[in-house]
Amino acid sequence: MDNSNKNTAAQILDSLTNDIVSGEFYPNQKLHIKTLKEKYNVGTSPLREALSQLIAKDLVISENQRGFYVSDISIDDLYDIYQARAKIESLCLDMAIDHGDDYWEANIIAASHRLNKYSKLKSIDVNEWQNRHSLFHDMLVSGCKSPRLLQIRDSLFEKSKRYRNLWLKENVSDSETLKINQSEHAELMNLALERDKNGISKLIENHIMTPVEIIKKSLSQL
Amino acid sequence: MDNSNKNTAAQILDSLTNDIVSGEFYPNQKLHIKTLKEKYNVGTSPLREALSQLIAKDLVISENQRGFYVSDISIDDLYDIYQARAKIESLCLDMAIDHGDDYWEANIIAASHRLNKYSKLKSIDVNEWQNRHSLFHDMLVSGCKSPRLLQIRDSLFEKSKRYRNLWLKENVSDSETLKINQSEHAELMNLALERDKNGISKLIENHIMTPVEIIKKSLSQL
DNA sequence: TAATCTTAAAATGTCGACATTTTATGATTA
DNA sequence: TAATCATAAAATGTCGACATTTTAAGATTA
Repeated sequence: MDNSNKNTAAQILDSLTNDIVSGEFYPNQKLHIKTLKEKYNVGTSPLREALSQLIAKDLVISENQRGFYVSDISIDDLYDIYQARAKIESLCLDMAIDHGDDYWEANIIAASHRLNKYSKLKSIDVNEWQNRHSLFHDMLVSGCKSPRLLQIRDSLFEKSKRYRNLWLKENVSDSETLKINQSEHAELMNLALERDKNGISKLIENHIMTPVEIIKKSLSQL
Repeated sequence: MDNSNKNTAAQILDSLTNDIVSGEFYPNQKLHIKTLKEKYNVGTSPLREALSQLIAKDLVISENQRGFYVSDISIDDLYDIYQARAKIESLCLDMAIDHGDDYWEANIIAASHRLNKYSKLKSIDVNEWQNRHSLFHDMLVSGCKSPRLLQIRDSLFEKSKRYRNLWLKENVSDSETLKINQSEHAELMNLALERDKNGISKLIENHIMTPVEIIKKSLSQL
C-alpha cells in the first residue's frame, strides 16, 4: 500500500504486475530492459529484481541472453487456471464450513448485504461492484483459516485476471449475467450458513467456471 | 539440470534454494550480501536476482534497507503446509481417477514395483528410496492432467522439505515407519486402480499427515 | 531469386563504485 | 548505573559502464 517504505524494486514490481495483469502488456510481448527503464524511470538492478519475482510468479519468462517476455496465454491454460481456482475455492469453503464461527457467519451476512445493495443500483461503477464482489467471496473462504491455501487462491486469482480483463475489454458488464450472479450469491450464503458442503461445492465450481466459455470465445477470435 | 545454459542468477537460485531447503541456512538467518557473494563467487546483481525469486517463493523475506532473511518456520506453519499438501494431493488424486487412462495405471504399477523391490532390500540408501517413493506418488497424481495443480503441489512439497529435513537430521529412517508406509502404498495403488475416490482421499490425507506429529516434537525441542 | 556469410547495431547480463541507511561502539549526561 | 546521544563502521540498494551475445542489415555467392 504505502510505497514510501518500499525499495524501488518492490515499487516497480507492483507497476509491472499491474501492467501485465491489466493487459497493457500483451502475452508473449518482449520486455526490453531499456524501454522499461525509461518507462518506469529506474535503473537496471531494481528492474531486473522485479522481473525476477515475476518469473517466480509465472507472469514473465526469460531466456538466457535473449531477455524477458510476458508469459503466453492459451485456451488450455485458461481452462486449467479456472478449474484450479474452482477446486481450490471449493476446498477452502469446505474447510471454512468446518471451522467457521459466529464472526465468520456475521461477516458473510454483512458482505452479502453490501454486495446486494450495490447490485440493485441503477448506475453501477464496475470497480466498486468488483470490490464488493471480491470481498463477499473473501469472507466466505476466510473461515478456512489456512494461510497457505488462501495464498494459493490469491495467486490463481491474479493469474485468472489476465484472462478476465481480456474479456472485459470487449464485453461491458452484462446486466443479465449480473442478475444470475446475484441469485447465486444469495444461494452461496445460504448454503454456507446451513453448512451444506456438497451443495456449496457444486455451486461454487459452476459459479467460477461460468465465464470460461465466454472468455474462450473472445480468445479464439484473436 | 544443465547449468551451462543458465545465467549466473539462475545458477545461484538453485544453490540458494538447496541450501535453504536442506537446512544449511537456518530459519530467520540473516543473509548478508557480502558473505553470499564470497560464498558463491558472484557479483551483486545475479545474487539479488536470485534472492528476489526466493522472496516470491516465500523462502526468503526482505525488509527495505535491512536486508534478506531466511523465512521463519513455526509449528503453525508446519501444520498448515502439510495440511495444504494433504488436501491438494487428495484433490489431484480425485481428478486423476477421473481422467487416468491405461498408461496411468501401468505407470503406477511400474513405480509401485520399483518402490517395493527396493524397500525389501537389507541395506537401503535413503536417497534412492526417496527417489522411488517420490516417483510413485508422482505417478499417482500425474493422471490429474492439471499443470497448475501439479505446480502448486510441487511448490508445497518444496516448502515441506525444510521441515522434513529438520526432522531427518535427528531421526534416521525408521524401519518400522517404513513398513507401515509400504502397506499404505500398496493400498493406495489398489484404491487408485479400483477408482475408489473416497477411500483414496482418506488414506492419502492420513499418509501425508503422518510425519507431522513427529516433526512437531523435534521442532518444539529447539 | 534464394541462401549463406559478414559486419554493424542493439540488447543482455555482470561487475564494481557510491550514496544512503542501518547498526554498533563509545562518550556524555542525568 | 542507566539512558541518551554522537560518531564510526558496516551493510544495503541503486546506478552507470562494459564485456559478451544476439539480432538485423547488407553484401556475396550459387
